Amino acid sequence: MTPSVRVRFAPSPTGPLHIGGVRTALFNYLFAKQHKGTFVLRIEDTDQTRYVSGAEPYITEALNWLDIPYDEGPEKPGLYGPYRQSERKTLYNNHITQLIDAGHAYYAFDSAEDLANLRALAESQGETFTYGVTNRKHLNNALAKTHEEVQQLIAPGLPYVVRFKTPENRTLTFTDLIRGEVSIQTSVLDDKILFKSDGMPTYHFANVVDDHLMKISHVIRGEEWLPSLALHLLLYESFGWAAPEFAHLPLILKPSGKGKLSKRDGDSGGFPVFPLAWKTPNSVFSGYREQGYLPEAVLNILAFLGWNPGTEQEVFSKEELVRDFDLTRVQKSGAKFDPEKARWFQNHYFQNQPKTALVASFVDFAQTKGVYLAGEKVPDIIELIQNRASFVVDLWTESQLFFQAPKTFDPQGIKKAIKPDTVAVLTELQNLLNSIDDFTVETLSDMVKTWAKEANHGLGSVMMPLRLALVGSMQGPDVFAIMSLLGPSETCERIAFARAFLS
RNA sequence: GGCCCGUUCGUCUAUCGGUUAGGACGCCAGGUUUUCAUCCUGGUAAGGGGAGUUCGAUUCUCCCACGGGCUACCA
Repeated sequence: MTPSVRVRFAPSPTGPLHIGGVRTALFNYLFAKQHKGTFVLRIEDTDQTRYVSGAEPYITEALNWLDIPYDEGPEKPGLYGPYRQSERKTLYNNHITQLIDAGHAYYAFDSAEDLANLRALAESQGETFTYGVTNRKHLNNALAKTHEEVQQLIAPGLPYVVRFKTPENRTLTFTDLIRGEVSIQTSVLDDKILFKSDGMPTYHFANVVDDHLMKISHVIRGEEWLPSLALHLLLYESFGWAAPEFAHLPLILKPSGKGKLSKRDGDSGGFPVFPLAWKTPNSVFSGYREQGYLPEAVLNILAFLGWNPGTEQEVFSKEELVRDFDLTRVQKSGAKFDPEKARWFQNHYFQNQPKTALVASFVDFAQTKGVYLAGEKVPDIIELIQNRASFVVDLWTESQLFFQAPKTFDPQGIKKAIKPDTVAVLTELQNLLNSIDDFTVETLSDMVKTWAKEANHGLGSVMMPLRLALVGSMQGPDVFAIMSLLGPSETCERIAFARAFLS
């Protein structure tokens, strides 16, 4: 029997999750569901100095909005809790003792200042200071002291850290599900700190202990962790544990310029970096949700950042993603985020919403503007402007012409549409409209076109001024549809205003 | 600096030794819409450089260049 698939998403609550993190969560989720496995959320809050309150609720809310539900986590206890590392201290204490007793880790007493000095000294000589196999016996640690000396330092409660004792001269070769074989020499590794002087484990230690204890079968995480995979593997080996499978995801890069997309990029690129808006005392970062993106669209955008099915299908529902996602088809190199393509996905999903959903979200949006709409015309308006919009806010903008008569006229439009005889034409046209009872698109179209032909007016000399009169600019949906929705009196009022304005 | 990973159109990517190197976004042109947008059709545009291996390399190997990551008592 093959062991069941258990994966985890392990963010650190140091601020809002950015879309790279969300993608990691998504890929973990897809992999888990595809294998009928379990998706675990674990909060890695071992760094007390960087802890940001509100970050954990942000993470769960973001996953909730995108419909990436986890099976076990802080708010969904399972068999392997607790799911916050800060609540698992005893576990780490027991395990670090085990490692020290077995000789795989050792106490070290160098202060942060000592280390800074050593680093500065090495740098001044053009070298890099590494706390490791070549010099550890000469530094301030248990390897350079007797058992009694060590006990004397620990007993009074002097601060110390615990470091990993990197094995010498070995070549580690491991297989990454995405990258294939990777190898590294242990001689270039340093003796990483496993336990900090504040009594908390570092990422490396807590991560390995928790992944083992939580029976994680596949570790799917960002590429930034690839360099420390050697350490993690050595840790598993030191404990005598079987290591899980690993897959390191390519990074998401800035759309332009260099480097990975970072939280600090904020809105500088003209697109959100975060799923949900995030407010700090000094600033506010926009989120996909607040910008009006549909969660389904964001999911699709994220899925295609570094993955593709190998077919020409690009639009994928969550169910299709669960079915077709394939870790081995994930790209090896980083992907620049493309805001244009993101908007294209959004437009696609927006256009494919049911009409009733569009109307409902439009009415809700109007309420946020203090406008309460109940008219039976709203569905007709939405119908008319739907394909001109990618976001609810576009619907709002495009619909304004129905709620407010133009007060001014676009100069470009005037230049293009207004001729010396325009006022006279509009007057005739208004007389014609006054005679029409049936204000439907068909009737209006027939009557106006017939009249223009008979009166020998070019259609352009009628339609363009009419559009300008009704809308105020040379944009918008079909003029006859606008008149029909506006109704006879509003239509004529607008024409009258334009005539007065022009003469 | 050291170590690790990567490198196909501007961008995301397909190709698992032999293809007119395909698709999508963007952009350009044409058509529909007497507007703008949508929509439809077409077009533009790519294997970083150099050595090998091979009858044949985008594909395999090596070197270089470039890009990215890591190099904290942060994750």
